[in-house]
Formats: sequence, C-alpha cells, structure tokens
Amino acid sequence: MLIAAENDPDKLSQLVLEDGTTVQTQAYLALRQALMSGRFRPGEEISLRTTAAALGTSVTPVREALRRLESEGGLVVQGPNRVLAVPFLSPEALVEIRTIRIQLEGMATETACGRMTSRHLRLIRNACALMETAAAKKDADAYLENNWRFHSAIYQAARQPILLELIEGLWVRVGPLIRLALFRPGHLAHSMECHREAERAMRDGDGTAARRAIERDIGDAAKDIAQLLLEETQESKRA
Amino acid sequence: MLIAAENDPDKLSQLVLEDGTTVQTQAYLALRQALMSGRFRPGEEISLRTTAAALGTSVTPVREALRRLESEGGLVVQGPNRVLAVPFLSPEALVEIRTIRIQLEGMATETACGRMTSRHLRLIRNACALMETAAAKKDADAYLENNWRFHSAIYQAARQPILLELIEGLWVRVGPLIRLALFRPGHLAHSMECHREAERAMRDGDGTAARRAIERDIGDAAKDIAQLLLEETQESKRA
DNA sequence: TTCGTTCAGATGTGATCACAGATTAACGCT
DNA sequence: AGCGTTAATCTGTGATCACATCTGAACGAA
Repeated sequence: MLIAAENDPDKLSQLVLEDGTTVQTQAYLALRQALMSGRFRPGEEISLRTTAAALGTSVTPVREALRRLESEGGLVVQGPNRVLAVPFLSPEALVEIRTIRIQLEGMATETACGRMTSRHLRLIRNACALMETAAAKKDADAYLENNWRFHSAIYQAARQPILLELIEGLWVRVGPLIRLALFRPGHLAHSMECHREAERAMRDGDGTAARRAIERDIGDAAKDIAQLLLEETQESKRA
Repeated sequence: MLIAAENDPDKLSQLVLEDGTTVQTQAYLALRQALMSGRFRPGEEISLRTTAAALGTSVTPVREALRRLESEGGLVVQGPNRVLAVPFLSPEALVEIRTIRIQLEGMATETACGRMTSRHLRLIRNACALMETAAAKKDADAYLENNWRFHSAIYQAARQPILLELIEGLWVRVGPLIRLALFRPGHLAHSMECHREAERAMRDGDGTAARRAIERDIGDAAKDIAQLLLEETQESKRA
C-alpha cells in the first residue's frame, strides 16, 4: 500500500544498531535516519523504555539519543508528562523551513555540481532510478528512503560537512511530513520530474539549472504539504 | 585585561542554573551560552564529573547537556578516552561556516529590518553602546557578551525561531574563536564600525544596507581568524 | 640521566534504582 | 446509566554504582 502509516509498535525493532561506536550514538543515528526518511508520522509518541527494550539496551543510551533528537527539533516534549513525540509543524514553521532549505540546499547543489565525480553521479542516478521503480510499485517506504538517498548524495558531493549536517537537521524535521505529501495527487509525478531534471543538469555540469530544479522540488513539495495541513485543520474543525 | 583566557577551573562555577525546567536543560543552556559568548577557549577540556560537581548535580544531567553540545558541533570527543573538548576549527570548516553564516545571518538581518519594533531597536542600540564602552575599557568578557547580545537581538527581531536556532548553532562553533580574533590589531575598531553601520541602517529601515554591514562584519572577522589560525600553525611548526 | 614499568587516579559508558508526576482503567456510589 | 474516586501502571528524571579504558606520575633498573 501507498502511505504505510500504521502505528506499528515493532517499527522500532526494524532499527538495527550498526557501527562499532557507542550504543548511544548508534541509537541516535538509527532514529535520526528513520526520521529523515519519513518512517515516523507526526504525533507519534516515542517512549524511553519501549525503544530501549526494542533496541535491547537500558534507558540511559536511548535517553541521550532522544535528547539529541529533541535538541535539533526532530522530537518535542509533549504535555506535563514530558512524553517525547514527533512534532506537528505549524504553517509558519513550514514556510520558514522551506525558505532555509531553498537557501542551503540550493547552495549545496550548486557547489556540488562543480565538484561532482563519476562516483557521486552514479550514486545519484542509482537513487533516482530506484525512486522511479518504487513510485511505479507504489512502495512508499522505498520511495522515501531513496528520495533521501538521492538528495543526500547530491549534498555529499559538495563536500561541506557542516552544511550537510545543517541540511540533515532540517530533513529530520520535514521527514515525517514528506510521507504525508505523497497523499497529494500528482505530487509524485511532479517531484520525479524535478529529480530527473536535476540529475540531467548535474550530468551536464549545469550548476544553475540543477539548483533551480532542486529549489523547485523543495518549493512545490512545501506547497503540497501546506495544502495538506490546511485540509487537516479544516477536518479537525469539522469534527 | 584584554583576552582573559586563563584556564580557570572556577569558570564553571560562574555558570548559574536559572530556569524552572529540568536540570539537564539548565546545564545545557548555561554551557551553550558560555560557548556562544566565547567564555571557553579552543582545546579546553570539559570533564563530566568536574562540571557536575561545579553545578552541584550528578553526572547524568551534565552528560546529556554535553552530549547535545557535541551533537551540534560545539564540543568534540577527543582521543581514545572520549574526553570532551572545545574543538579547534580547521581552515576548511572556518570558510564553510563563514559562507553559511553570511547566507543565514544576512537573510535574518534583512527580514528583521522589515519587522523591527522600537523595543527591538532599543535592545540593539543598547547592546551596541555596551559593546563600545567594553571596548574602551578593554573588557573582553563584557565585549563578547554584548557582541552576541547585539547580533542575537537583530536575529530575534526576524521572528524566525528555526533560523535563529541554526544561527545559534553556528555561534556555538565560532564563539571560542571570536575571542581569539580580538588579538588581531584593528579588529575591534573595524568590527565596531560594522556594528554602528548596521545599527544605523536598521534605524533607517534600510534592509539591504543592514545586510551588507552584517555580512562585512562576518567576512572580515573570518579573515582575522583565518590569519590567526595560520600564524598559530606556523608557531606550532616552529616549536 | 634515561628509559621502561607499574600503579593510582582519572576519564566516559551503561545499567539499575528510587522518585515524582501523569495517565488510565476499574470500581463503587449516587 | 453517569460520575467521582482510587489504585495500578505508565511516563521521564536524576543519582549511584560497576566497569573498561586511558592517562600520568612515581619508581626503579640500566
């Protein structure tokens, strides 16, 4: 199904701790990746003990991981009980993030074009192709995963680690909303058009065109999400 | 004295826990503020138990606070013992931060100009005046404190909370270096000139001029710091 | 003196416990 | 049936402990 958004309690057990670093960092990276690629929905609550159990650790490392996520806005404390949850974005926050993303990701795309290697280009084309097949199969998870891979590959080519971190921080915030945007009819087709155009421009080494394509992708997706937030508000008002 | 940079162990006891929030958040905010206003030097090590003792708490809250700081790049883990320390910035990181700062702080300054109230303007003028007297008295701590206050007041007038967070995240990284920049002869005078110009432009409501002034402030300070890093490298090579 | 060894104290990390507070569900009363 | 109360269970928070590791200084042999 498109939009697999059931509140699956085992979703956390899909998180695998990978590296040889500290448990805390592994938990952080796993959760962060899950947020960026839209595996969580806005409003979803995340419990310390539950995720600790799912990850097979004590609460201490998870606590620090979740705290870091909260620190960068990927989670918010909810209510007087201080429960951590994936935030709903206000319309104001949405346009703010859109503006910043256009600046930062535009900047990254343009400088990436000047430093692109064949390896980077291959990664980008690959992610683009995988996104297309996922879209054809209506596999939302795979689509979102590769959507992030696609953008990430571009920004990594810019070789500006701090800029990349900032961009990732913004994706942590918008990740959960991007999944919702897939609801909008025509969103997928339009977004893929931007992606193909960006990929073509980067293959030609046309930085300005690539930047324009990415900026269009961001701007139009923001429009879709804003429309969605609006409808949701009306719906909750009607109820 | 100008440049009060002795490795004062009681410097931590100057940190006061303020709000009624959690201990962990209070510790985070206090340390973050200290970093942004340059109260720490690059290379300075920060121990869990020491700061916990200075703050009168156990290690648990400070650990999370320091972890958050590390997460946003304000601290780095050093060596195989994972000691936390204030990072030295590489020249590449420095130019990267400069570029991003010019974009983000320029953006914030310009939109701030359009939304400026008399209250904001008063705060800005006040910080500017305090900076001047601190410069005259050669009080580095007061100067740095009000330098941050000045910039912060501008960006707060933009009323874009996420943008403000991002900018603060960058200041956490450059804060320790700004103190070092005061070494450079002529830096203070030139920086103050930019500040006065920005303040004048904002009083006149000239967003473009204000943006230019702030951008010049950032760019020229980065030059001073880069020069300093260069000299330091030569010095360590000679030793 | 100089180099190598050793040992005491430091570091961060993760687990466990105790606690205050907020839910939530059940129960009994009206 | 409806409503208020209570009790069990959940939430995050902070403190403490045990542990592995690293650092640094003291000591002793060459």
